[in-house]
Amino acid sequence: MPNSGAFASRRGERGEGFPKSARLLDGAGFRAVLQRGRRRSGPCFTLYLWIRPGRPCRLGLTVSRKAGKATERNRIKRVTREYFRQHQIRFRDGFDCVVQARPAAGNSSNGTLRAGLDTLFAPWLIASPGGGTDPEATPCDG
RNA sequence: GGAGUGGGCCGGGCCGCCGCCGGCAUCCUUCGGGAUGCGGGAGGAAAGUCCGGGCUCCACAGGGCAGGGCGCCGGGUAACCCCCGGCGGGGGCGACCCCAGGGACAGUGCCACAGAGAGCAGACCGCCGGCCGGGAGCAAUCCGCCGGCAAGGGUGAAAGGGUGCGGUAAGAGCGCACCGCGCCUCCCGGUAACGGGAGGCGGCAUGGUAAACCCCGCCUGGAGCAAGACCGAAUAGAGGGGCACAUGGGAUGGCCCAUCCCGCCCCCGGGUAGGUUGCUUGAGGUGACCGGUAACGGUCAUCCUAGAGGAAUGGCGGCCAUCCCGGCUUGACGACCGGGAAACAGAACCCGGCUUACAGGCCCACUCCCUUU
RNA sequence: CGGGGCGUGGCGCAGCCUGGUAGCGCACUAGCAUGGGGUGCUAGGGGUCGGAGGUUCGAAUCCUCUCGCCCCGA
Repeated sequence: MPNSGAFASRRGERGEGFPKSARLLDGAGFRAVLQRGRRRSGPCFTLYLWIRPGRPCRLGLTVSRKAGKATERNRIKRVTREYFRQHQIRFRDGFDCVVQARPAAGNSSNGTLRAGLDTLFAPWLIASPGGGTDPEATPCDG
């Protein structure tokens, strides 16, 4: 069952929303991902990802105080959420993931943060059809 | 025009697309929720958590001790280590600024080094007098010895009032005058702190340190919304009831004996994960008037202004405004074109303060200096 | 939300309570011993005591404010 199909029934055909069902909301969910998921690291983030076929993708965020003060931490979380929201339609299969910010994220620009997320999520992303950058692309449930 | 002092205020604006979190209305629903529309969504410090309260729970007859805090006077306030207005002291030409600012005749401790002497002080250099006698010398005088002195030098952060006159061998509050100081009495101004004045007493006794111990006066129960209240899985354990009842199963053992362990359903309390609540209308904001020097208070009118909870308030783009740089243009400013910059910082129960951080900008009052009239 | 601790030469620490001299180890520099190095011995340099105010004659030390770091508890 294609992931985008599950979303289309809930969020309409665009698939760009970010409701609570797309987030990890309790300690059990976080613990499961951190223990069972695969881990990839970049300079700004560490990504834990646990593939759960047929279920909607969910995101959890961990930004410790080492990443910066409250304003910095909020910025990191916003950039990450926005990235997830805009790219979830291109995700290969259902999964839960936890994005953990590293101290270097604190003094990185928004563009650097997005680039770091690109590298980490690359294995689970379907290339945009036609190589274009159109966010209105065809749903990927071929 | 320049330099400066005090106080107050702002913390970019508008639009489009895609998102997030509450509220209200309507509709749909598989009762988990969803759709549409309307409207709302960070700060002056939301920060640090340094004080003070509200609120909640726990403890508590009253009082005291210990510990901690505060400390000129008057006022403001729910309260304060806050604020306002005074007083005293210190700094600045000035506008103004700074001060934990009770008590050192209740007691104890400390004051390094230097210095003769550092606490009911003291003779190093000095100054003065004397000398039966001793040494040098014709002598003056010097050395020495005995005694007087706190004026001068010198030490120090600090050496037991200052100036002048008298006095004396030399000196000294030793005496006197003036100034200063302490205590007492009285008068005037002030609610008071305190200020001003008059008189008397004391020749001066009373160095500093209490952000050293301490004394005096006043204040002070503990925790914190993860407070507290309600609902409540799964799993384990305990209790009660019912069913199953032995001839059952498992472990130790070569086997018997022996020993040990094991069921299903329902109910109850405690209570974890999780959920609901506390949760935003409040010592509230704004405006006018009145009282007050002011902090602030009163009356009336008006407004509702974030409530998240693995934690929302965002992303992208455009235009305008501000500032800077370059080009171009002009007598100069401006206009135009291109590029860049825009801080500190994110609500977590809520208020009143304090403190700290901060790009750029605005307003008011006042002071000093220069120039012109 | 509440509590505790630490900032002193390049590094790790003492000194603070009870105020007057900032000391120890390693490291560094020079000399000697060795053919050279390790090592040993001798001598030497180097510290706004995190920052700003205050109390005091005098502050690393006492007081207030502040900055940074670390660790607990709910």
